[in-house]
Order: sequence, then structure tokens, then C-alpha cells
Amino acid sequence: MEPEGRDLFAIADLAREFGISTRAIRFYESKGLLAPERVGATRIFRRRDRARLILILRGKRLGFSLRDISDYLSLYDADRTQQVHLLAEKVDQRIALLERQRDDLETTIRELREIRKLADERLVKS
DNA sequence: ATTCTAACA
DNA sequence: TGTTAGGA
Repeated sequence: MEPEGRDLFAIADLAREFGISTRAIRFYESKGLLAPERVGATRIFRRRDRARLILILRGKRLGFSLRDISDYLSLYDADRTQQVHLLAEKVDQRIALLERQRDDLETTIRELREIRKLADERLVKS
């Protein structure tokens, strides 16, 4: 009766499972995103830590800074409601930034296509 | 073998 | 973050 798997993990276990380096995991801890237990100096990760790591990696995939992710995770124990508000705010900011970048890219592509068209016309005249 | 800290790239 | 050194 244990469909949950282990609840104790070594740093290498998590690194392997999520395809990241042990260095990255220690780095996240140094930034306050993780706080695994210690047995001496060795880190012992539990399901709770693993769950946080999953959230960290998801946040990264979506382009959020470790700072943003940290601020978000910090609200888990306190204001769960404020956490949702912060998330909404950050997501809106992220979407706004991506849309701006998309517009800039489209503008650049249009310019390059125009240059390319002019280049072809010159070749034809030559 | 594995992990840890610290420092440099 | 990767890599490397040196130790537990």
C-alpha cells in the first residue's frame, strides 16, 4: 500500500529524475527556493522538497526568474490568496512582455524581408 | 562511490 | 550555471 514511491531522495536522485545538475539544485537552495534537511552536511530531500522543485522548474520553463518563483513559493504557508494574486500579476506581466517581443520580432522580420526583396530586385537589374 | 563548500569561468 | 579542487 505505497503507490507514492519513496519520500527520501538524494540530490543525485532529483537531478537525474528532472534532468538537471546537482549544481543547479544547490544553486536553487542558495537562493532560498529549497531548504532540504541535512544529515551532517548532506542534503536529504523529501516529497515536499521534490514538489517545490517541480514548481521551480515549471516556473523556469515559463520564463520566470528565480526571484519571481521565490516570491511565489514564499506565500504558500502564509497568504494562499495573496499567492494567487501575485501569480496572476506575474503571469500578466510575462504575457505582456512576450507579446511585446513577438511584435518586435515581427517588425524585424518585415524589415528583413523588405531588404531581401530589394536585394533580389537589384540582382535582376544587374 | 557520493556529496559538500568554495572559487573561478 | 558549469567546472574543478580538496576534503569528509
